[in-house]
Amino acid sequence: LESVESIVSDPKPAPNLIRSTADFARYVGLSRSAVSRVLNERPGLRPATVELVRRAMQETGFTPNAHAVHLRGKPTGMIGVCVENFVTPTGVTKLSLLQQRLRECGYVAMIQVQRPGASAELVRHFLSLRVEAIIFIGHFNSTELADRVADLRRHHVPHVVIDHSGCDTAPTVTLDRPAAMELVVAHLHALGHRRYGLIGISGPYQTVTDRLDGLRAALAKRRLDFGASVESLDALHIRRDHFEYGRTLAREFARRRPRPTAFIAVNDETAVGALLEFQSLRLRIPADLSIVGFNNQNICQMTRPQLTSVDQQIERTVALAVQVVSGQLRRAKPAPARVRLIAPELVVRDSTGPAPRH
Amino acid sequence: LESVESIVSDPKPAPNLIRSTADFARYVGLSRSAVSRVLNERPGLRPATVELVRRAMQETGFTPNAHAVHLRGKPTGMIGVCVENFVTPTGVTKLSLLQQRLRECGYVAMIQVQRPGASAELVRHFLSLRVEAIIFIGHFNSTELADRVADLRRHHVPHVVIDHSGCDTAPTVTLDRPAAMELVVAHLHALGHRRYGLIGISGPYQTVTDRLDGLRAALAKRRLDFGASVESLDALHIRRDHFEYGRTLAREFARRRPRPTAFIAVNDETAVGALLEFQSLRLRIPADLSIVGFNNQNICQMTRPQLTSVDQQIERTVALAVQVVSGQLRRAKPAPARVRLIAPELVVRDSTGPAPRH
DNA sequence: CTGAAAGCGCTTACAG
DNA sequence: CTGAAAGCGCTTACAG
Repeated sequence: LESVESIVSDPKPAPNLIRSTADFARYVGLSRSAVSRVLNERPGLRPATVELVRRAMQETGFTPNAHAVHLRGKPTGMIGVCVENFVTPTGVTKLSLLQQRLRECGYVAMIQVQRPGASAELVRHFLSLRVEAIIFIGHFNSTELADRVADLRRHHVPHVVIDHSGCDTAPTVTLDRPAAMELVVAHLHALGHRRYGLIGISGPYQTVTDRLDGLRAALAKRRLDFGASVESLDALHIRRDHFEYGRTLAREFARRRPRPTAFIAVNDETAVGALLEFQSLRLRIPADLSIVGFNNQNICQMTRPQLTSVDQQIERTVALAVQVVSGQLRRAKPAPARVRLIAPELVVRDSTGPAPRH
Repeated sequence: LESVESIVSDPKPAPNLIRSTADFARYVGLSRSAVSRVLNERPGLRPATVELVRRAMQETGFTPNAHAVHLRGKPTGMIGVCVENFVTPTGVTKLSLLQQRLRECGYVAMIQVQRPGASAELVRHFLSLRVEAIIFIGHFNSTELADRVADLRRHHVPHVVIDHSGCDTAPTVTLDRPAAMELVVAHLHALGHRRYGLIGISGPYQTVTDRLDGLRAALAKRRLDFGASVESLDALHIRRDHFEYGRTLAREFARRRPRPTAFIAVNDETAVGALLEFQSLRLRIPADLSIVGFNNQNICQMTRPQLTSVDQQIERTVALAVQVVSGQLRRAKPAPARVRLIAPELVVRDSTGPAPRH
């Protein structure tokens, strides 16, 4: 009897050796067709059969090969997320929210952090995996990003850019940075400040350009000359540590005569660095000078006084970006290269106060 | 002539309609075999042919369908990274480094942030994509993680856990938290501190258990009784905002008589919150009390005094985890369920000083 | 329900 | 170099 058993063809495989629906079908004693119909929830099977297969799936942990399924034509449900300059609190919050929102829409976000300049390679990888859309998030070189957007447009792959990088050929969702500067200037101007120092708002980034444009407009609106009322001491555009950079600039600003009475920082880390350095130089905040941060991160509450800062409205940004992409997916046509602006909010705390008398 | 052209079968397709090597081969005027050989760098083709194909790849942006390639048998080169409790500065640093190191080894890290309890679903997704290994990073429920590890062991999929979560069936790389507590106690004890307050070191987490064990051992070594020398006021184990939680606990501790002279915090955010709250209650640091943080993040330098903190040695942790996984991949056998400990480092700054005289 | 067949896009070994 | 064939793991439509 034993030898008869051993020559039976196609024996029931061990649960851990199940590699395909064929193996699995043999394991449960059904045909591949029957198994496939359970997997894909097709009608016309007895409930008992469905139950049998379901239980065997549990037992064996068998998962149908996604590559075969997708090759057959099923959409991958994957959305590539292409990230640069990732390791910032706001960046992380955006990514986390993005993945959550996409999951709610039934998509799997495949996050890939790329090193600068490697976007072509990464997009090719995503395309070879036949992702259904690609989302760019972070700060990219604008011509490089434009090239990638052209690639995707050519292949009819939906895409959206979160955070404006100066690439105007892509559907984009970004904070309205000029509006942010208008909010900041409105607040500081109302407090009597007329001389503004910029802390770290420099460099070849679209976000910087947008802010400077906004600042210029906000000052013009109040009949202030940009050159006469704004001072920026930036020497280095690339900084390893925003916090230390803020301290360095504050040290320099502290020596200037006349010194600006209000400082506008590129982000909260830089603002906190500057604030602490000013304080250790015996300058009082906000009595001697005011400081405004950017991003409204947790650290705004960690200083004394707490930091006034601009909130990016990340939730709304991410929600809109997902809406733009899912719209393209539904309509199966690319979105126009439109920039959708998110209105910022100024969160006023204690680091800003009335300008000191001379 | 025109009508003759139009009835020619298999015309050269438009560049943007190339979906397969068949389309692409027609586009370049070669056979699928020839194209495939260029794609896979097989010998036996004229340099001119290779060049022709390469250029056409550039022109058209054609990417071979990864699903077909993998179905055929090519390893996916993908490593699934399963993340929980993602949005912390150290978590992000680890992820970023991890992706970088894996890329250097020729692997693509697919990061997926999961909501608690959803690991089964996520691991199934990774398995269906036939990832070559799975890395768990963050704080997981230990029985849930043990279930996942069992799944992977059954399927012979290499895996490693970064950060000990109390699952002792997996190869694990984790900070030596007891050693961290020994460092902290050694430092504080040498400064004369004998009464210790715990700030946020509580809750059903393995990391907490490890630290309390280490604390107990470090005190015993110095003939101090845990119950008599340690005070912990934690009411809430789940906190939305570590910073605010630190402030709350500091407010309570400030009222205690006798009050501990040294405080050990669960992380830097909590420590900074406590430090600022103590200061706003007119307690001097380190003259009246000392505080030690955990993680050695940037914010340790943002307070005055700067915060003494334990450094996790993230680079070494990640490098070792990658080494463990790539070893399994090379040897094609699972690693033993061994816990590899990374030695922490105490970074002494100004928030710790001699214990006050009574 | 089963079983045989076709086909998704690729690679490879083989004959020419 | 080409061309035909086989096969990876799946789904689906079809005949029984």
